[in-house]
Amino acid sequence: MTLVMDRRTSSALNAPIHGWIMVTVSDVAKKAGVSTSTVSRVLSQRGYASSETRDAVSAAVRELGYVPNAIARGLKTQKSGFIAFIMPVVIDTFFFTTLARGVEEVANQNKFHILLGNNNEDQEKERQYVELMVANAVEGIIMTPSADYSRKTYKLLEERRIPTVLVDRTVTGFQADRVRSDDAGGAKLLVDHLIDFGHRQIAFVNGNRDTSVAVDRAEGFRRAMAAAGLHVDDRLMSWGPWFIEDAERRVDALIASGHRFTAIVAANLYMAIGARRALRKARISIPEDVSLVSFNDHDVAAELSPFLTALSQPIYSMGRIAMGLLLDRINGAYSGESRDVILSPSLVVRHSSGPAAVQEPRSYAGVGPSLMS
Amino acid sequence: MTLVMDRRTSSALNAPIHGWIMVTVSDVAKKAGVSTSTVSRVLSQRGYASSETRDAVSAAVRELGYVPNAIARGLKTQKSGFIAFIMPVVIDTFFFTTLARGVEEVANQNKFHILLGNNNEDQEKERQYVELMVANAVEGIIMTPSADYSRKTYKLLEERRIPTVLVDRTVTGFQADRVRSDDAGGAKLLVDHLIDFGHRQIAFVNGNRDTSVAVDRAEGFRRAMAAAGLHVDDRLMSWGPWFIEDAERRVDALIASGHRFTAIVAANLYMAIGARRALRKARISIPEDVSLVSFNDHDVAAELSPFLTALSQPIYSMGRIAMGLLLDRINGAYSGESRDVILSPSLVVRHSSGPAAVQEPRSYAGVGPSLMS
DNA sequence: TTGAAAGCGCTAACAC
DNA sequence: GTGTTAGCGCTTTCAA
Repeated sequence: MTLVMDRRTSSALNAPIHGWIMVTVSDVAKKAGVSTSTVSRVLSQRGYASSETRDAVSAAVRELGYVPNAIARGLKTQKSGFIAFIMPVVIDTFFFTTLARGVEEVANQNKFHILLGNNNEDQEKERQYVELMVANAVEGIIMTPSADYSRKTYKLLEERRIPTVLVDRTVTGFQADRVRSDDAGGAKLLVDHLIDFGHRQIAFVNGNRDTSVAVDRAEGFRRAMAAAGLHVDDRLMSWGPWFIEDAERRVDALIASGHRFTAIVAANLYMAIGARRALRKARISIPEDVSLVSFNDHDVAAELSPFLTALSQPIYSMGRIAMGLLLDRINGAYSGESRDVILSPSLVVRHSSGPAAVQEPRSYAGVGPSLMS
Repeated sequence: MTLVMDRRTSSALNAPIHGWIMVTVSDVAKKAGVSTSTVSRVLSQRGYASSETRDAVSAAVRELGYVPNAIARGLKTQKSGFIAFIMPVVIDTFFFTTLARGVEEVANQNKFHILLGNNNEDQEKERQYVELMVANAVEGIIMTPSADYSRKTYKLLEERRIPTVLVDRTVTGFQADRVRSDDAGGAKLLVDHLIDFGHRQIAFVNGNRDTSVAVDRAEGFRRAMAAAGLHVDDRLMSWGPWFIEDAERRVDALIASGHRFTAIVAANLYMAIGARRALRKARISIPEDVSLVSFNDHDVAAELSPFLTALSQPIYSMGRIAMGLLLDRINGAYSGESRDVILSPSLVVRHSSGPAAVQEPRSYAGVGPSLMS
């Protein structure tokens, strides 16, 4: 003989701290005078149910204020409805917000929910996050990897066969759909623009060497220079973190080094800010003394106060497309080999770039930040 | 007699589409030659376990590549580890990104995960979202409500006793912790700044009338004008959506109306952009003809190209504080009455504001957008 | 057209 | 120290 414990009883025992007593299918079933399976059938609009039963169940649901527990449902159906969106938030806030908007919108239209994560450009945190997302049974992941390695992270994803879409940055050797913009082509646009203005000594304040974007941009930079018959001076090219301070420090150093340059290409908005700070400290004016152009545009900022010549990427579309590719995988609409969607950026010329000084480019050696206020 | 079904068998039957076969505690237990509860005890670091057992379990976990299923755990423990962050994304992207960063950081440090949602300033969508989050068993919610009513949404939250923190905007009659900035005080800062410059006819392009922020700002605006002995011309005050286009349209109308004004206060960055567009179409220059100041600052934009005089809010802190208040509630550290944290904004004066024209303010009637290119 | 019963993966009494 | 067992809330055969 089995003692059928009143659910109410046990429920009261495990009641959450805050005192809310959960309403379950059983409660609805009892109230409507039917079985739990009937309730389930009515709620999911699947299977048979007479219109009377249907009404009775609906009434019970309304009266009891029943809200189905998606977690429990997920446990049974093995579908969580979650999609992870992992980004390296720090770089270009604007870029990732816009991306997130695109991702969220499409996800939402398809009844998926976004679990947000950010890896802070930190591989260890990234690995933890992916593991967490796997633990939370996400059905797919959209991410901008912190760097081009971190095998462990990707191994887990591959083993688990979790559909993954890489945005902006890629990872060599990891099979996954990717959405990015034409970084090499973008670099060429920026460099050609500067060359047209007569610039010959162009500095490139690039991002982290182990991100695919930075490598692609360097490649595009080199090719554009070569195409114009210009020599690439490696001392004018620097690699490093995508942050304001790091870029500032590197431009400080560049100025202090005395190497000649008449223009700077920054790898993102933050780095453009860093470059601008360094130039200002050294009393070098933009664009009279040095032109400054940047990857990534910021439409809001630009509209208020047009200044920076920048490369505009279709970020919102990137988000939407990424989510689209992922959904294809999740619902089995596509299962072929990895797709690589590359979108074209466009150049927006504003006031931070102009003709190179006609005379011999001035050398800034000795006009380092230490001399400034 | 009970037939104990091999878990493998059923597992293979319900295997997810993508072919990954789940590894469960039972598998680990079998491999380690212990019981599932022992595995559970080892994994959660709770309860007793000899170091040998511990090692055996760890080894099995590693070999099998076991990742605990947080969903199943949540079902049992009644704790999902999820916190919903619902925002009206459209307005001031920058504002919400920064907020999200603060929220996410603190959540993450406390082992909570963020479920992202945005209501698009739409009450119906908001209600759906809250219901969805309730269904997903979130342990708390941080949200910027779309408007000051939508009772149904808040009723659900109250019934379920789900700890909620309101950020930026509040809802009258809904008991919840809130974090916001001193909007009335902020309005006063902006208006006083303009009055100091000799402005007397100040227009206010305000946000939606049924958001608490807009109401508070209007109040602050009124008080500041009154304190300076100035008359508030209601025709210079407009209410409406927080978007670029709406603000632009309202400033178009203001210009066309012929009412005199020498300065505009915009309720957010987007609206400042709209105002700027309208002014430009009418060939009215900033700040020579009309000064333009705004709520909310955008540090990135501002640093690249300093232009807009704006009110800077400690957004990141707001996010961190909101999450902190929520955690107090969730873990029971605080259960008193609703707290209301109000942070002070500060004024950043840049180039979009200046002295009011000495002569009789010019009237712009007839210089509407239709006459412009 | 409906209900009984099993079980998703995990944890926590409680017994040993 | 460790194992047995019940059950979190839901869905889904399968039998009636």
